[in-house]
Amino acid sequence: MMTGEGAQPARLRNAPSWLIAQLYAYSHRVRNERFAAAGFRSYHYRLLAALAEFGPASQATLGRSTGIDRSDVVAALNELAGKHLIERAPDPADRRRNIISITPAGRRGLDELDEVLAEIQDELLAPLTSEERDRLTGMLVRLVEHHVRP
Amino acid sequence: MMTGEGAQPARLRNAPSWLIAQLYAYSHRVRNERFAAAGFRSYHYRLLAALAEFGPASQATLGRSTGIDRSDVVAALNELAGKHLIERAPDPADRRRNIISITPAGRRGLDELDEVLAEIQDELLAPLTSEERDRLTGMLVRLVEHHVRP
DNA sequence: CTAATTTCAGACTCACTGATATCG
DNA sequence: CCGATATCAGTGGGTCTGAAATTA
Repeated sequence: MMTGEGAQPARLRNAPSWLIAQLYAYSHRVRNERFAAAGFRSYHYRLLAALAEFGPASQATLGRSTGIDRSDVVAALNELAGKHLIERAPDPADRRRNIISITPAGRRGLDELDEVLAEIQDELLAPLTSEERDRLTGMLVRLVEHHVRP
Repeated sequence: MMTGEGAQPARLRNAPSWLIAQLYAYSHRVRNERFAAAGFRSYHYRLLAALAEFGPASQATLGRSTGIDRSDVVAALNELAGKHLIERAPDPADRRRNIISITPAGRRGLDELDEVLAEIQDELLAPLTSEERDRLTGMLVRLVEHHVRP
């Protein structure tokens, strides 16, 4: 990620893709800072959220559902297991698999990160009125639906 | 950059910071693809644009004004010089410095990349009406001014 | 002597690939 | 034999740090 602190070319300063890049850099940095202050990385959030939403799963399934590479799933789950936020248990029906479950402590950690994220949304949209926030979110949803999952 | 093809947690799917991250990933990927098809990387655009906008400059100045690391300025300028899009000349007044200038061929390359970027903006905002585009851009500008250069 | 510039070499993080062992 | 899983080791792009050489 490049921060782009320098003056940008005038030709770009009002281009939506550049504005979006600036806002992404800002929110990405803030999120990583707040997560790190709570002792987490974004991989941890994505894994805990997938476990809370879809229930216990194998590591391969977690990798697919979160888009995290299989090698990185191993490392992130090792870290979460070290803090007892998830549990690994061998699948009795298929001994290749580990069944990963979120623990009560893991749910508390996830709740904490959800609050962090909610704060970040509020801060991000602070300059806008409530009505504007809805309009902005609506337009962003339409763009994402058009381009990312068409 | 993570592609995030997997299903994201439901708690995030309407969060503006997540929508912005999705749109950033899309526009970043498209821009890199189109730039690569034209034989460029984004560093090249930023350097050429800074030279066109602010005139000849030293490499250190270019690094500061574009936010590109000093080591990477060297490599990117080497590539541009190899295509005769910029010229290095020693500064007679300060022999530590190289004075970098954009060549006519460099301006043509920059114009080509500006057209690529204009197409990307149009495609990005295609689902919105002209009025909506203005409203969206206006809100994004306000958010950037609030958070990025307050 | 101190400071700035250019350049190179290497570190570090993140995402990914390959290989191995296990198991269905 | 084939396919899926978990794990480890290593690669490559992008960014940054350190240091050398030059010159003000």
